[in-house]
Formats: sequence, C-alpha cells, structure tokens
Amino acid sequence: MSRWKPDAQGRLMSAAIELFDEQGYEATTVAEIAERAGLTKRTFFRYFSDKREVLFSGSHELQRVWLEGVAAAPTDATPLAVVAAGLDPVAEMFTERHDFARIRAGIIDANPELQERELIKLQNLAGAIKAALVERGVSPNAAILAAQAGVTVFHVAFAHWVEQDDPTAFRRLMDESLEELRSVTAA
Amino acid sequence: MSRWKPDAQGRLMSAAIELFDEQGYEATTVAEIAERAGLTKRTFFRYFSDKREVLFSGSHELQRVWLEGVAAAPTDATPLAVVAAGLDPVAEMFTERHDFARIRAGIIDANPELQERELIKLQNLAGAIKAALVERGVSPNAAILAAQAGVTVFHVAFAHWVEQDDPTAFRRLMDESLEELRSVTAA
DNA sequence: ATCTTGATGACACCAGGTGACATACCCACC
DNA sequence: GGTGGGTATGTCACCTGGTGTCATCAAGAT
Repeated sequence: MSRWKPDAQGRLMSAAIELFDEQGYEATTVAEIAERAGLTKRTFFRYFSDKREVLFSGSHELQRVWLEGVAAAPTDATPLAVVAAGLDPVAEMFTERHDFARIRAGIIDANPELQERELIKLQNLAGAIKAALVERGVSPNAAILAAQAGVTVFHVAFAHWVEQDDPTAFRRLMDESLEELRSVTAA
Repeated sequence: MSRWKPDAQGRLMSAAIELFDEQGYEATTVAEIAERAGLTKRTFFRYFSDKREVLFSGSHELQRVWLEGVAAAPTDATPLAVVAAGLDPVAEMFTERHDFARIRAGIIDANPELQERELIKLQNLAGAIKAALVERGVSPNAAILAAQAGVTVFHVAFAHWVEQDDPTAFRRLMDESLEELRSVTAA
C-alpha cells in the first residue's frame, strides 16, 4: 500500500471540473480544488503550471493524434489535404467524449481567461502542424496558412459539435467547415 | 491649471512600454509603472482592466479602421473581398507606427501571457468582422470562416512586417499572404 | 540497517487585482 | 462668493494566484 492515493493529477482534474461546473471558474479557488482532491495548493501547482491549465492538459493528446494523421497522409497530397488528414483521427478521439467536451466547453465559454488559454493552445497546435508541413517540404508561408486554416476549421466545427446532440457528427461538421472555407476563399 | 497632469492613460502606456522594454514585462510591477507615470497602482487599474491591457488598448482602433474598410466595400463583393477591403486602411494606419510596432511586438513575443491576450483580441476582431458580414447578408458559417481567414492573413503579414525594415511593405505583405492562402485552399 | 529518491506538506512571501472610503479640485448655480 | 455635486485620484485593507524553501515520510536500492 503506497503512501498516497493514486492518480493525484486525475483527482485534481476531476475535482476542478466538478467545482467549476458547480460554482463557476472564478468563484473556485485553487485551495478548494486541492482540498477536494485531498491535496494541498502547493501540490496543485506541481502538476499544473497555473489554474487554467487543469482544463487543458488534454491538448497534448489532441496534438499527438492530429500529427499522427498528418504523418500518415500520402506524400503527394496538397498542404491542406495533409492538414485535413489529421481530422479523421481527431474526430474519432472526440466522439466518445461528447458529454465531457460539452461541460468543459460551457466552462470555457463563460470565462475570457480560459478562452485565451484555448486560443494559445490552438496556436501552438497550428505551429506544430506547420512544422510538420515544413518537414515535408512545404514552404513556411504556405505551411503556416494551411495549418492555421485547418485549426480554424477544427475550432469552428468543434463549436457546432458541442452545441448539438449527435456525438458522431464531428467528422461531418469538420468536412462542412472545410468545404465552406474552400468556397469562401475561392477567387 | 488643473489639479492633475493631463493624459494619465497615455502616461501610463508610455511608462509601461519603457519599463517593459528596459527590464522585461514580468520583471516590471504595476506599482513601478504607476510610479513612473506619477500615479498609484489603484489608478492604473482604473484605466486598464489588467496589467496586460496597457499594451492592447490600441486594438480598438484597429477594429474601427478595419470595419470602416469593410463598410466601404462594394455591395456585390465576395465575403473574402469584403474582409480584404479592410486591409487597405489598416495598412495605412500601421505604416507610420513601424518603430512602435516593433518594440511592442518584441515585448509580446517574449511573453506567453501577452500572446494570449493578442490572440483573443484578434478573435474579437474576427467576431466583429463576422457580424459585419452577417449584417450584409453573408451566412454565419461563411462569415466566420472569411473573417478568420482575413485575420489570419493580417496576423501572418504583421509578423513578417515587423521583422523587416520597410515600413511601407505592410500592404504588399498582406496581399502576398492572401494570395498564398487562396492558393493553399484551392481544391 | 542505512541511503537515496520522489511525492507531498507547511510556511512565508510577492504581485496582481478589488472594494470601500477619503480627499481635493472643478464647475454650476444661487 | 459661498455652496454642493461630480470626477479623478489617493489610501488602506484584503483576497487569491503563484513560487521558493525546507521538512517529512514512505518505497526501494545497496
């Protein structure tokens, strides 16, 4: 029997989501989160760099999955097609987490600080995708624009997805956004 | 003779830029900024909602100018052309502020918190442009994607502009980004 | 049995941010 | 020319996010 209960990080994340959902993000202190998880404030900050981060540790997995999709794209695909190749595994990853995503989205939606964090995570994601494109020989300019476009498509589709009831609709919604972007940018 | 020196807000902004440039953003306290401006910490927070905001109060003007350009676009222009109509006045507005923009960009570049604020300002800008497009009869989906695309083009071009020496190059750089986006999203 | 390692707690501290109240000038009005 | 209200600022107390530092205690290695 180990000295501490297992999965401290997971307990902190769960406690945080619960409290944010119950009382709101701002009204919840880090000390409260830690207490509910049976830990102290100091330990919270050992697992998360700041209070917001407890809602965003999953972004690493999103990036991993997307980049795997990108890596699997055919060599001769256009830059945007390479980026879009990440959308399949991403949609799959999210489909089972519709309920969680909705709660989390509701919390983020109500708090500008959290929206800021979300945007910089998406920006980092775009940067990583850009790097992968450059690695494949795409020019830096085309790479950043294709990556940003893909991330925007994801972001717009995500917002629609959490607002409706069908967990399996994500892939379709992303395709629709992508098509809309193509039509809008057609000279 | 009035009781207080004029332009408290401007003095705070100048003091902040100076100190951030001299010692870095994090190493500068709000109390220091206020002191250099001959005011108190409490007064700083009467003018700016938080420490970061002192670098971003100009974003309101960017939005105003861009939306004026959008409003002046021909009725039959495509959504992206309407958005792009804002780039002309925006380029003009920035051309005279190249030096200032560089210093400010350097500060923001060195601080993730400031990048977050920048991103949410751009997001708000995109939201305002989207609303203007919807007002003109564009569908919400096309509007958000066109607005986001335009803001991304601006952002990418801005980054290039501050990294080179010709203050008048902004308009050309935005056109190049726009062209690159068109070419990248062409099916 | 002792040592080392790693996760946690305890505590003090700083800086960002806010609420409440005091102060002193300006101006309008009588 | 006093008087009263409005407004910008100062003062002070306070909370919370975030960090540095040291102590503690169990698990496993030697």
